[in-house]
Amino acid sequence: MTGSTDTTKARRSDATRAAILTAARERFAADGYERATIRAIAADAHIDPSMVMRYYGNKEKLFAAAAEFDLRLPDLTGVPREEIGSRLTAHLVDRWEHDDTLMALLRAAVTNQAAAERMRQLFAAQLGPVVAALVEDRAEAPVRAGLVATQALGFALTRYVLCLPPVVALDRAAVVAWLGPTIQRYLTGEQGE
Amino acid sequence: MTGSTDTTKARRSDATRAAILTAARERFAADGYERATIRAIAADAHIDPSMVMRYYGNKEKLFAAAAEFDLRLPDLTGVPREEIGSRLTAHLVDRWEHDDTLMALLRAAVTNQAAAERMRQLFAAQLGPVVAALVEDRAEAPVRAGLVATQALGFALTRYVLCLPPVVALDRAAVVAWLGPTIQRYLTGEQGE
DNA sequence: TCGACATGTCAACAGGCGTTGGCCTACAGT
DNA sequence: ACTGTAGGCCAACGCCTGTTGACATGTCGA
Repeated sequence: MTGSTDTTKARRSDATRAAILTAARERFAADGYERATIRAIAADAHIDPSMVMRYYGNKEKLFAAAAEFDLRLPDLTGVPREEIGSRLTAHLVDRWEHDDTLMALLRAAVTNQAAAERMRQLFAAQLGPVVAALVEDRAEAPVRAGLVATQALGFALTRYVLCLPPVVALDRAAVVAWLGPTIQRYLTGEQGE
Repeated sequence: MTGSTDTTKARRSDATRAAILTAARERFAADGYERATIRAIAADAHIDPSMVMRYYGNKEKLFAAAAEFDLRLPDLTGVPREEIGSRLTAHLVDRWEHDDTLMALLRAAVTNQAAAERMRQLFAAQLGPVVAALVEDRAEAPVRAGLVATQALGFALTRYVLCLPPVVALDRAAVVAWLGPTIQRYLTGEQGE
């Protein structure tokens, strides 16, 4: 370290670190964990592969840094009860479309244990509490959150990864109109309709 | 070829071919396309890696052979209209639990283009017609089939691949009770509930 | 009995991977 | 102006991969 307590000062290497992280997210998102190579990431960031190692230690740690993610879920407790399904759906779609990170996480989680664990933590730590705040019976919260994950991730999988044509063709409004009620039921409805 | 028109005669190597295919399915299902190595598959089948090449040409063709899959969807046109959601859900869950092939296809499709294309064809060729037979407006069939895929694959992803604890914990009846109505709405319901 | 062909083993190849250590360069503190 | 150090490049390592070709064995028809 240069200073004693100065952790805020920008170092010259910060730009490189950021470039690596951006490139890493793109590659992990596009190729998955094993096919995204350190060499390719370094090339995208216009630096040497050894720099990646210097700044992030190894590939696993690089992924951990690149997969840091905040769903930024809104507080839904004040929203009219019948709207929370569509509101949550719309938010998730937006979040998915404008950030590579979730894609990287999803693609990697399918073949990488650490990434899968990260995904579990993400839903437990971020979606879980939001759902718990909406649900009457607290014991039901994890199941309901899990069901929401089921539909949300399934949509992302079929639209962005598998690219099933009819799912890709849906516009934002149609997505919310179709998926919103499903999410709504998982949050506030009952089994067997 | 040994005979001229004799394609039914069992060759000595058929057992080996089958062993390779079984091992390949298990490895692809457990590890995904790139992490499932020819060497590991050959070891599981108790043969030399070069045999895999001789019988299946290359890894890509081996996967194509291993990922041959029939959803065996039942004819739902005779089923009471309000039951088709749960019937289809139950069938899909059963199919998923008792055959590695779908798992191999899913895990591989996330990082492998050819596998993704196979998955698209599977849904277009097998789920598509079944949905088309149930739907009133034929033009809506692809979208509805896509939505079903969304929920079906999302469930498989979260339960078998990501292993989200609350989703793993659901028993068969709970799965059908929760997902059945969703599938039902995608098949026969309307947008926005 | 003999030879052709199917079945299977072994060793090696070329290339890509994550990762390492040494070397050069340029800037900051004194 | 000098020097320590951070930032960056290069070459190489050991390993694993898909794939290949030469060689051994066994089986069956002529």
